[in-house]
Amino acid sequence: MKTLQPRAGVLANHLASLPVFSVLSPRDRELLADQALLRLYDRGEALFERGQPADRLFCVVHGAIRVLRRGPGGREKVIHLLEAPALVAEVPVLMGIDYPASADCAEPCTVLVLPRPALQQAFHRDQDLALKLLGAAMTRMHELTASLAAHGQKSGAVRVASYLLGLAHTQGAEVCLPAPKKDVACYLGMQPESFSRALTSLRKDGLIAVDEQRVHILDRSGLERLLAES
Amino acid sequence: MKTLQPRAGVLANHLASLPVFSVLSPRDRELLADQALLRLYDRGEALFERGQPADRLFCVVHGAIRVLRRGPGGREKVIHLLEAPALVAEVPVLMGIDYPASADCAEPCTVLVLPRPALQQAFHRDQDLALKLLGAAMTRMHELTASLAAHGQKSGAVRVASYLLGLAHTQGAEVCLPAPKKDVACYLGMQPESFSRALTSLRKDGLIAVDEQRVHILDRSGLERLLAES
DNA sequence: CGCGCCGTTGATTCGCTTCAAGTAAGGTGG
DNA sequence: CCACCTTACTTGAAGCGAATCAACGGCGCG
Repeated sequence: MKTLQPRAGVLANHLASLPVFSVLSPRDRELLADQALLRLYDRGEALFERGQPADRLFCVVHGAIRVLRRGPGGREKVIHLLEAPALVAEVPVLMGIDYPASADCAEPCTVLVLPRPALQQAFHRDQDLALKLLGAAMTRMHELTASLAAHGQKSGAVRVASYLLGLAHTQGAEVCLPAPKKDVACYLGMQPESFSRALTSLRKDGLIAVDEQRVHILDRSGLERLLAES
Repeated sequence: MKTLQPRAGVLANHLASLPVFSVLSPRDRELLADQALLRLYDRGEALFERGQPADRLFCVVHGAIRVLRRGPGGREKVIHLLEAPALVAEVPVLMGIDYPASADCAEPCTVLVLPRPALQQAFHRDQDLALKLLGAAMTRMHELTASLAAHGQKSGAVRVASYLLGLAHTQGAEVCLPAPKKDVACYLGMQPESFSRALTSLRKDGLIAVDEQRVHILDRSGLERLLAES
């Protein structure tokens, strides 16, 4: 992990690239950016651990983050898989509680770190910011319920299809997985081997084509038909 | 479903029984109660359906509620299992969005229904109420992440043990399931048969005793050992 | 009484995990 | 630059756990 000290304005520009902070005036953004740190993380490095006081908000400018819980026996369950640009841990920071889960980097990451006091000052300057963050938190909550509901569907291939369609909704027919396949697998609640087999199965049915981390959706309605058959 | 018209004061008393509304002054509670409805629901009746505008907050005074999503093919996934006293749908009502899931009664229920405008007036009279509701929403979110993480643990019996310990944390060693077993099973992400077998297995190991809807925790540390072995 | 729902138990099937092996790509040190 | 290691991914084979199908007893209800 390496902390950079870019010249003024660079941080503010990074902030502007996140939808949440676009509500701020350029001047407010600069005030906030003045108290931010810009960090480079290696793959696998931790942003924070579950149980620590949530005194920093992380804004991922580049890379991908795994938010996870560790169970006994080293078992990991990935709760969220986030691709830049994204916010991490806005809920606990907002509420002033401990981080409810751990987070680390699925890839090398560029991250803007905002201390909580700096955020609170920004709230004071612009009331809308808190509401905007709250909205982001609610979106996160929707994803959680959707994810939980998805785990009820049985077939692994179906969950994968559903996930790919979700990505396609944002990215179009040419989807790029936000993290290494093993992490995606864990996020979808299956072993890497099962994920691989699920992709192979979809590929053999002519529904998708796989090229490394890129997945081409060849037959969107075919995937949707899979879901409908539950 | 039947709407009652109790005499003044009864509704306010019901409100007072919910922790969230205990922050209100007695007078504010009465003002809020004046705009509330008291309803009796039969088992299986729906409070609301996913997609409807969230214009009412439900306060469960008696009974138990299933919050669920329906997938294709009539598959149901229970997201939350709530026992009175509890709030239902505070998040979407707060945010002014649609209900993100459906809800119905796992048992006959007594429910206080608060129209959104009435709540907003109450927010205006007492700022703390909104914060208190927000806190409740965050608690809900924690439960969601915990639930999602729990679905990662493999053995069904382990999930059941974990769930029972969670209940015991609130209720003590003599736990009462908040809903019929089939609903608990669905909440834990398994079939009723599997849930039954998991209980039998724990019972045969002398860890619990089961009596209808009541479960006695006989060997708490034994259950915890199960979790630790993951 | 007869019907339907809930819960339990048994037998069977299916899908996933697990174990194992092999390939390929990236990084490190000689 | 190459030998070597590690990690990611894929595929195959075997074992196990959970879903499914089926049957039965108990209970509430019309």
